[in-house]
Order: sequence, then C-alpha cells, then structure tokens
Amino acid sequence: MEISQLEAFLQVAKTKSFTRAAESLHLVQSTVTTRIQMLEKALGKPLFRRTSRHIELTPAGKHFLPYARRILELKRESEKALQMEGMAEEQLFVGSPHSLWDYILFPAVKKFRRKHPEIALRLITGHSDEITEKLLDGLADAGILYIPPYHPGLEVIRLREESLCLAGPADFPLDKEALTPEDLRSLPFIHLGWGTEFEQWFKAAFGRHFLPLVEVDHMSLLLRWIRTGEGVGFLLQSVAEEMAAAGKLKVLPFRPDPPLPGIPVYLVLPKRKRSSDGLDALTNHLLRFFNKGK
DNA sequence: ACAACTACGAGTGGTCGCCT
DNA sequence: AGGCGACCACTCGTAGTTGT
Repeated sequence: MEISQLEAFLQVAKTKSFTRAAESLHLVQSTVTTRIQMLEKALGKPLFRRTSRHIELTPAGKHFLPYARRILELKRESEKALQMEGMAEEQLFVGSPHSLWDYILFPAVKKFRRKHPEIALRLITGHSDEITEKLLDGLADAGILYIPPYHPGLEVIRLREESLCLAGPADFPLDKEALTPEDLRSLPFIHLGWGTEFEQWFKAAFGRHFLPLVEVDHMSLLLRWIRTGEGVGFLLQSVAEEMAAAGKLKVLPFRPDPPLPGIPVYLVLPKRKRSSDGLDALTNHLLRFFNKGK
C-alpha cells in the first residue's frame, strides 16, 4: 500500500470521478486508475463500484475511507514533527477541548512556557474522543479532558474539579431569592452536556423527558447564547464569575437538591510516553498549578 | 451524433540490482 | 565505473459504454 495510492483513493472518493481526481492530482486518468487498481489488489477488495456514468464507494471503500484519512494525517504530522525537530530541545503535543484551552488551561500553559522556554509546545484542540484517538495514535503527548478515556494504554490523572453555576444575560430580571429547576422549565434553557455525572443529575432534576430549547457542544457557543440574551445555562463557575465581574453576564442564584455535580478535569498520558523529561515537567507543573489553591 | 466517462495496451523514462 | 536487464510508474491513444 503506497501513500500515492491513498491520495488517489481519497481524491476519487471526494470528486466521485477518476478524471477529476487525476486533474486535481496533476496526473492523467489512467495513472489514477492504475493506482486505485493496485490499492484494490493490495487490499483484496474493490473500493469503488464503477458504472458507465458514475462511480461510488463500495461498503469496503466506505469502511476504508477513515483509515486512509488517518494514515495521510499521520504522514503529514510526522513531516511537521520532523520539520520542527532541532528548533527546540523537545516538543510536546498537548490536546484539549476548546473550552478548556480558553478558560482553564491558558494561564497554566502560559506559565509553563515562561518556565521552560526550551520546550516547544504544539497545542491541539478537539473533542475528547478526538484527543484520545491522537493520544493512542502517538500524535499527542498529553491530553487534558473533561471525560476520562478508559484504555489500558492511557494513564489518567485527576487534575482538579470545576464547579458549575447557572448563568444568564447581564440584564436578567431577578425577582426572587433563588431559581429552582421548575423556574428553569419556563425559561429559554441552553444545554451543554458536561459529562456523565452531570447528565445523570440533569435527568434527575429536570425529568427524563425535558427537552432543552437549544443544545450546544462548545462552551464558547453556550456563552454566546447567554451573553446575547437568548437564554440561561450551566457554565463553569470560574468562567461565569470572571465574566459577571466584567458585566458580561449574571450568575443566577440556584441551589438545587441534590446540588450540581462537580466537573473533574483529567490529565491523560500515553503510558509508553512517561520517560520524557519535558512531559514529566509539564505533568508536575499542571499538578502544582491546579492544586495550589486547595 | 456527441460528450463524458473508465479501462486497457503500447511505448517511454527512471531506478535498481547484478555482473563484468 | 559502466553495461545490461528487470521492474515500475507514467503518458498517450484508443475502445467501449451510456446519457443527452
């Protein structure tokens, strides 16, 4: 299996045409045909179903597509890593969800940069499962996640626990001492899933059949909805308080029973990577940074 | 009839290993 | 080092099919 064959495969799958794939790869069509044939021969299965007017992926082709993408992504990552080699004593690839970078990790990583200028950092954003995949593929050295992966090849360290609070727009009219889940049912509620424990609490507090008005998968989106006066939602307390102090939103009194669960933040490391000095330094720094206030 | 498409075969040029 | 053959990937020309 050759990289050129995978590139041809992805291009044909994308353009649904051997001719157009050949054009975009600056080849002639028969070359693309040959590459696909060689790939099909190597895999022992047809990847495309050819008809006279169009082509389509076979079930095997559809199955193979994400693997081909990952192989090419690995190739690009390895080239980038080699390009960066020599620019610093060591480089660390650290992955985390967008919301953690924005509001939790940035100060910690900024401090680490100042302390260890010899270590080059590559910061990657993505959903928890994407970061986990990169850790397992060796494309990330460390991940900082809300949802810990359970995999024998990964070590999970609890870094800290975030609190949640209810937040609404800055001009939210508050006419009572504290809001209840019953009050929230009648408000435009914006939902962000904060993990298994939160979802269990949410179902217990609001009932299994409560359907939030809007559901988002990024804290930045949730913030935008709240700040523009479109609704209320559960935010990380540290973020909400900082924004409330700047007058950008309002932290709403909400004392449910049972109380809102905490949101743990985990450091995830591939077990085989623990020997690196830079990674040990980052691990120790994060543990100290996040536990100093306790 | 024509256009658009894929497949195939012949020819070409580059690379590699072997031998002298 | 240089000649030779095998192999591979490529280009080009062409055939066959089908929709408009």
